[in-house]
Amino acid sequence: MCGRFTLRANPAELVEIFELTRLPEISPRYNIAPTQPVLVVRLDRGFRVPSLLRWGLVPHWAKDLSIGARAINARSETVHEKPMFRQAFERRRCLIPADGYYEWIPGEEGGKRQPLFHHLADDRPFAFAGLWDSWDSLEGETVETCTILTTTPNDVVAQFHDRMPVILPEDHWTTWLSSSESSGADIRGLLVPADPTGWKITPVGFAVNRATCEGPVCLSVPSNTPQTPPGQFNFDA
DNA sequence: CCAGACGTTGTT
DNA sequence: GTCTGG
DNA sequence: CCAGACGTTGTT
DNA sequence: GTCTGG
Repeated sequence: MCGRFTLRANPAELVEIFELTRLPEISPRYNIAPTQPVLVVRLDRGFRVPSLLRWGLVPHWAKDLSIGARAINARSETVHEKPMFRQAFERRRCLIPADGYYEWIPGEEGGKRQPLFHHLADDRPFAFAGLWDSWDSLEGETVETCTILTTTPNDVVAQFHDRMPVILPEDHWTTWLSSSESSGADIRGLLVPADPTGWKITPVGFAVNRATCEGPVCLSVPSNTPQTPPGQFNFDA
């Protein structure tokens, strides 16, 4: 799963890391939520072009946008055969830059679920494996949308969750974006759990729960509320 | 044939 | 409980 | 993902 | 659009 994430990096840094054709028009984000605009990287005539797409894939045949709210993730195990994702998987793959993501675990004593922040120790941006589609309303408005692929967790994430987003290593970005007639198996082979090396997992406060909450406060841990000792969740794999 | 679904995660 | 909105 | 609504008629 | 269920 992956229902919230961060992208705090500045546009120039993203141009360098993802080899973009131009600066993406974004501000630092600490709480990117479903239905909001998401930065995606797509291949256009051989160039990596940044765009902002609505999060939650809406297939071209949908009657309205509402189906997208339940299509923020796509299972990598079945994405090649599901009617909703198959064509996008074959022809409309993208990278979704991020530099952290949130997952929730059951709270103690039946309390509220506890958000955990997953990120690289140096906070370097990484890339989710994504798909996109284009939808036209009856009024003729075109809306481009995207989804993030999920897979089984690696050994570290498995302590907390049954699923994790597909995070592509940099040397697979070009293959994922390519529209060449590479066999589906080649592409599917990229959809594996990320190596946990270099990742950290930290509990954060409940501010992030509110989709409209934005800014560094989303990563803060209220000192007045006792939290589970952070050490229990810190991994330097 | 037509009608209806088409998706994911976790369920405190 | 289930759906919609962000 | 979580938060918040979830309904109708008629109008302060 | 495409697939499944009846």
